[in-house]
Amino acid sequence: MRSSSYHHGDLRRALLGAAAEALATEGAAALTLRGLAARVGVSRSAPYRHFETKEALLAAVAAEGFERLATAVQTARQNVATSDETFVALAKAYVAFARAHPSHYRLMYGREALSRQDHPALQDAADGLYDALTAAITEAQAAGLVRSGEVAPLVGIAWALVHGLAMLLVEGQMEPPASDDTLAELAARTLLRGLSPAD
Amino acid sequence: MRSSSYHHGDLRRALLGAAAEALATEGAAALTLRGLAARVGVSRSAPYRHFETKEALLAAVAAEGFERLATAVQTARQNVATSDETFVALAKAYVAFARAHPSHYRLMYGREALSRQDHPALQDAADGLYDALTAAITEAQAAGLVRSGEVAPLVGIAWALVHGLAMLLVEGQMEPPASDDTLAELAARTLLRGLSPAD
DNA sequence: ACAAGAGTGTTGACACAGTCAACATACGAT
DNA sequence: ATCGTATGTTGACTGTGTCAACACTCTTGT
Repeated sequence: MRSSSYHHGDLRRALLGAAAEALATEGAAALTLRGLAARVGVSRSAPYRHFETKEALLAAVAAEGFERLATAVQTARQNVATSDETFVALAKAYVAFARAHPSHYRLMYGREALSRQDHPALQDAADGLYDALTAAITEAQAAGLVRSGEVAPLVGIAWALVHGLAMLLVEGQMEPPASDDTLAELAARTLLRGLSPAD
Repeated sequence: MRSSSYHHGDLRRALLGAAAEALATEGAAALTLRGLAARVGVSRSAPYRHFETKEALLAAVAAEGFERLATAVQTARQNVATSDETFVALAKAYVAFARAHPSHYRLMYGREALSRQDHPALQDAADGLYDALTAAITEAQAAGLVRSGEVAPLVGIAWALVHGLAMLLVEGQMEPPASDDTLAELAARTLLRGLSPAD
């Protein structure tokens, strides 16, 4: 075995990619560090040059997920004309992401071990998403669609609804409706109505 | 009770109890079958006489959790006079349960491996909870608090909101408010308003 | 150009966990 | 009292995360 294969070009990225793929195809339970290494064509303890521990690898994968979800949400937010549809589009995008990447979404929210304190990068990525949601609510307030007042609790409720929906669908706890985002849309409209200014 | 130390009186129950306790004190990650066995004073493979596998044990623990949560919800539902407060009380009870038993709640909803298909008992217990929620919505419809129509989607939304709230709080993704159930109450009222009949 | 030295990858080894098989012991019905 | 069955025990195997010691390669200061 000659020189060129000793050093893998970008093992870190390769590992993250393999992890994401394994997550998508086989689920988190089947994701093993040794398996990833083999898949990438590297020995079992090579990953330790790039990640402190398995948890750290998973945290990095989760962080990537948060970034992508934040992007999806931002995109949805900007591609809508009327401001009340923003809400609906956002909810749809959120739920759609979760349903498209169930194991990934589960990983992002489901691991107690992935406490954000231990993984600052994860924390940052999650904050990015939160900020996007906050911006959407603030905007809705400005448009007079949502009652004014402290945003944090309102964001909390909106996030909870959409996250809960995503979770229940992802975990298979709830029958998915025929059309994928029917429920997300209904949820968004219900929420909007519940949050509308009193008159 | 039993004088001979060879046979443990009711190992099955003892294991379930130890598991619940370990879950509460050390979290799911630290829960090991061998550890449980030791804790109960029994050899490492004794649990296999009562549970097919570790997953089966966890499923049983989760099922117990669903039963207790369903009971808590039912109790909350019946202890309230006016019908519109039922909703609020229910949400509070739900979220309170999750916050009181974080690891347990996580186990109930967070494990993909615990697919209900594989564990009929789990499925039944979860259905019990779902039925309780459905009953609450139906009742609210009868009282004219919630618009009439198919219940399933409405239940879905209500469940999603309350579950999402519980999850975010449990996972530490969201700052808990000063008063514990402030958010739950706000969520319930918002939802109620969003679901109220058009006029 | 060249010799450190840092960076990256490899093999060997260990502890621990889930699980099965073979064996031991108690309980309950005949 | 006996025999079968339920329950518990020990031994062994596999797979996994992780560390330590060693090997290769790329970069960099002189």
